[in-house]
Amino acid sequence: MAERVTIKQVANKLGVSMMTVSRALNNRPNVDEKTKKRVMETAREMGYIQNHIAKSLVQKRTFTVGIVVPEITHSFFPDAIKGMEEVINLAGYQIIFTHSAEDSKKEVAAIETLASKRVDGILISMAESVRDFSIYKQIINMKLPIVFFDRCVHNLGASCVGINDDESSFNITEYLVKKGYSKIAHLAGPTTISIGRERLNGYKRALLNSNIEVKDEYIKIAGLHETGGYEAMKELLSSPSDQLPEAVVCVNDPCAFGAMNAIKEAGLKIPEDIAVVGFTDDIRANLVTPSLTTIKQPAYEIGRKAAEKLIAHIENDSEPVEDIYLATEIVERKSTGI
Amino acid sequence: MAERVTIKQVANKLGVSMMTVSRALNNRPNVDEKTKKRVMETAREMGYIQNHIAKSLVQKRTFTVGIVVPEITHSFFPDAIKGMEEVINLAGYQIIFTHSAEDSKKEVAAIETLASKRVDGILISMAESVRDFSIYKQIINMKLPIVFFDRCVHNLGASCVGINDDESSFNITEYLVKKGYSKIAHLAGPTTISIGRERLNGYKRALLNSNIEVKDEYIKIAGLHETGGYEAMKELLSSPSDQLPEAVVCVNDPCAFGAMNAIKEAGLKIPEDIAVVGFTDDIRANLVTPSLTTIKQPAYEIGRKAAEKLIAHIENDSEPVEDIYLATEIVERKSTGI
DNA sequence: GGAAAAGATGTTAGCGTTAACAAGTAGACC
DNA sequence: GGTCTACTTGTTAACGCTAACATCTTTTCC
Repeated sequence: MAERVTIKQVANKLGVSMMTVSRALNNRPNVDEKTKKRVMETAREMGYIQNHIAKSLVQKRTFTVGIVVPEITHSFFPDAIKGMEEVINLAGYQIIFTHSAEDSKKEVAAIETLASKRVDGILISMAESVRDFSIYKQIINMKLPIVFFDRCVHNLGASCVGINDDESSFNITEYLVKKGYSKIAHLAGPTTISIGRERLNGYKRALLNSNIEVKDEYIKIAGLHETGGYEAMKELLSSPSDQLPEAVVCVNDPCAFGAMNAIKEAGLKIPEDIAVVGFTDDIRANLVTPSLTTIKQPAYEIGRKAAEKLIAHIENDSEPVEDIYLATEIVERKSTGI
Repeated sequence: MAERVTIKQVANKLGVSMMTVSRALNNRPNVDEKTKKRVMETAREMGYIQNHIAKSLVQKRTFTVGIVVPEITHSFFPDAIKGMEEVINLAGYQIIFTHSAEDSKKEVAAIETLASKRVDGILISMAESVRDFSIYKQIINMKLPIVFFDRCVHNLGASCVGINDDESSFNITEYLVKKGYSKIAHLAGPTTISIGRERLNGYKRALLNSNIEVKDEYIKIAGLHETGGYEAMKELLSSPSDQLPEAVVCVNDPCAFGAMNAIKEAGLKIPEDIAVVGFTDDIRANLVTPSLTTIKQPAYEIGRKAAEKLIAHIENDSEPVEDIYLATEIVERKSTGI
């Protein structure tokens, strides 16, 4: 990297002190207007660019926040990041982006690097494989604010922004019940992450609420991806034909796409033989055949809200820790036979 | 932010100098193994986390690279970013992520912030609206390496990684010609960015190459989004029926989706009345009806390659500036009537 | 056994900036 | 004219770390 112009050089050229230059460039009060103008001009002419690193060192603020996502290509995350970026940028901060690839080790490494880069706060959606929350506790103990989004950990002293998974899952299951289905299966997510547990719970509550027995044979752990959904559905389809489910609640849309493929491969029709619902409203949900009834998750708004909460925590020590749930809605399409 | 443990504190606790601690923590030679161990342990016990900001200040290296993308939700970019992240992370660097939202002012601001945060290099895919390259020149002049990806600017002294837009566009147009189409229209991108100009050029070359006249009425500027494609296609469809095109080459897949909607709305059939091809191989291309024949752009590989080139530039002053083109392929689907 | 080499540790200074205090300058007012 | 106030500018030190050099200790080898 070539030599960069420093405040000192600008000050020397103008025959003033570094402090005067610093004050002028940062638009502080108590600097003569004429001096300010002269400094600004000279700095521009000389190609001066502020050294944020040095500034961060003395101010102990970097105006940078870290983001940790488990999977960037899953459409929820780009949307959420877009929302975050807008809020964070407007507040005058930058984003250090890290990716855990659903790997808890990589997640820990990412968080440690963010801490060493002295970010002012961190937005995390935890990796599937995380079992140990001690890194979160450690970070929170250092008073480095964390806001979880989408995938939450409670009772750790960090805010979380997401949807009410339990309730949303309850709603879409109930929607199926009201449509007249009673043999309803669930392709569940990993029970290690909150969305897996809570969506399963909502599904169970909805059945019990309508006096439908919850059968273990109807619940298969499928994971969050298409292949998992495909495999789990194939397993369900191997049941004796009088015990086949009439409808399936999938933990998310990719899982539902996999399940739909398995159903079609078995020569069954959606929704005539088996109805399917997803969760996310993936960009593809409207395009698959038949189009998928699902829960619309407001990714962009979750991103915005999480970022707003984080900035609030950063700028105000007494900002209360809280869980924020955004509303979801059922998007009716053809996989449940409109 | 709470007080953080410093090297000085660790040194005092152990009764050694700061240098010894620094050397031990950075795993430098010429430190006694026992001392190293003691330091490591004490540091961990005390909860020491390296201050990368201070380190960056003295070393004049941040081990951070900036990424500037115009649109995070467009599926090409998440894929590209994923590739970049893997390479960058493995090389021991972090990413500062910025988003220009296709706005040249935001792009300039982002680049300036990245420079002031003293990133070691920048990966840019320029915004549509950029007319003025002086910020790029300024950055390159400071010896801060830039690698453009997907959307290139040539002759500026920066490497670029992308596909050969001209050739790919030539290929898919020729593919239509070989299928027997001769009335072939083009919904073009903005001519201000390289992909717009070069894809248009490839389209023209392919027609000329087969002795088909290039008609201005068959070329409409549609932009890069669905709505632009829709509007431009509607305009084309308003031609007298004997002058309607039989096939349309769209600048990208979203544009093609818009065009397909316009065609369907007009009561025409794809591909029987009008064939459509796109460019990108968006995640939706296989799911729309009919599925879209398109050019597969290796987003992930472009991301990896661009990141590799940037790291090479950062770590080796004499790394040659070059344009790198990755191969594309035509994905045949039903919109051209297999 | 002693000189040279190698290894371990320490000291000083500086990276570019700003906080905190100090000092100088001009205008206001009696 | 002198004192007070308000504004402008300057000085010093520090942020946490490491490069470069200096010093001390141990090992090696004739």
